[in-house]
Amino acid sequence: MRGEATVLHADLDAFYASVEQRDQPSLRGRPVIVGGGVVLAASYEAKARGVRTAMGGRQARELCPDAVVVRPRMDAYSAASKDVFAIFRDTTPLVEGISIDEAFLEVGGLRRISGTPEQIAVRLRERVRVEVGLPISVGVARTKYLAKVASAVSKPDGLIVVEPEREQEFLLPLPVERLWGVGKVTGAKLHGLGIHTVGELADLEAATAERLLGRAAGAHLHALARLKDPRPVDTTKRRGSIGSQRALGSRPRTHDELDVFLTQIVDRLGRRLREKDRVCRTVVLRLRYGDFAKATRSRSFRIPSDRTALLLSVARGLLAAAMPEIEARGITLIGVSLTGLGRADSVPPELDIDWDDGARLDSVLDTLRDRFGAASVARATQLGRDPGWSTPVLPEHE
DNA sequence: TCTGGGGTCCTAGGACCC
DNA sequence: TCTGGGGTCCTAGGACCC
Repeated sequence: MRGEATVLHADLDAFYASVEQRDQPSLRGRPVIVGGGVVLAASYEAKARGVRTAMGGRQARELCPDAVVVRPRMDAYSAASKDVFAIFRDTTPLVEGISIDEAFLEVGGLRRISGTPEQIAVRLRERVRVEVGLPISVGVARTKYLAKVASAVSKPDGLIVVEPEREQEFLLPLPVERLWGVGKVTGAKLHGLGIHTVGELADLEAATAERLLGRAAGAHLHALARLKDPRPVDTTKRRGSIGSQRALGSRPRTHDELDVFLTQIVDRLGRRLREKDRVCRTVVLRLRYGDFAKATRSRSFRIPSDRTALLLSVARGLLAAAMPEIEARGITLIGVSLTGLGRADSVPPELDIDWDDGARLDSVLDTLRDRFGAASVARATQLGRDPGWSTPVLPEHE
């Protein structure tokens, strides 16, 4: 049951800012902020002055007037990420990527070839520093979650190994905010009950935690606090959704303006989908109104697709339906997420309809009826309760 | 604090089916 | 006429993470 500490959590430090300092030596040792309107990343020199990720740019500059503010270079970050992940995979085949700058690595079973987990972690950090030029922190523990907490506690540029017999001693005194999944809202709820440390959460009954925080979140967080985390390193995870969005400022926007943004966003997403050989089942329109309240509008189809024309047509239908609300409340952000992603080769080729320019859904449906029969098409598309489907499949102005 | 852009997972109600 | 229980899918919203 106890097992050994063989899970590594490797997490690049202040990733975007570190890449900037690496590529521009004059920035080294100085406070660096990546992103203007909002802080995307802050170097440790900036963090020391109170600058935090997601903070408004103005506030950040007030806290740290001598900070160098640089525009994000996403290409450079994703290239650096690829280099680091290549070292991860060279370390062990069992890598689970979490985001652009962090991953879990299972290194049990490598003892004979590569040494103890601690030795492997030391070498991994050294390689990332020398070969990619970036600082990276690593936590080593028996479970993923503990390894993640350990790497966070070790930052910056640190290494912590939590041996199984020291787990409680390590975890229980930490603030509940260290739990992966405790943010502002959950933290405030727990504080309201006088719970400030992981140990105090662990002392609750599981049922109490579930009542307070919801069934899934309560059970999950309570289990983590009691050091239960059975999830193995999972190398098979794939993205479940992709999205793109655009902040708009506060001035009023016409339907035509919004349509241009929507077209650009969906075009980009369709391209990404096809590059990755994926298809999607649901189009989600994301809106943020003038008062910054958020809303989503979505529509699903039975047959997954990667066709920009179809995705755009659906997105346009959603936007049209939302226009009255947008006109009444103003709009400050528009975005689209494509969810329910699957593999493109999971769609039978005979269902992969080629949508001609100017085709209307009616005519495409006629084609489908010819091929599959009216009854099955009516069933598949649930036309009877879906009058919204009469929108054009392709934009007129293309 | 006048607020980015990319994601994950969960909840909850209603439609629909058996 | 009164009304079940279980399951899936769709839609909308929300918390959280990097």
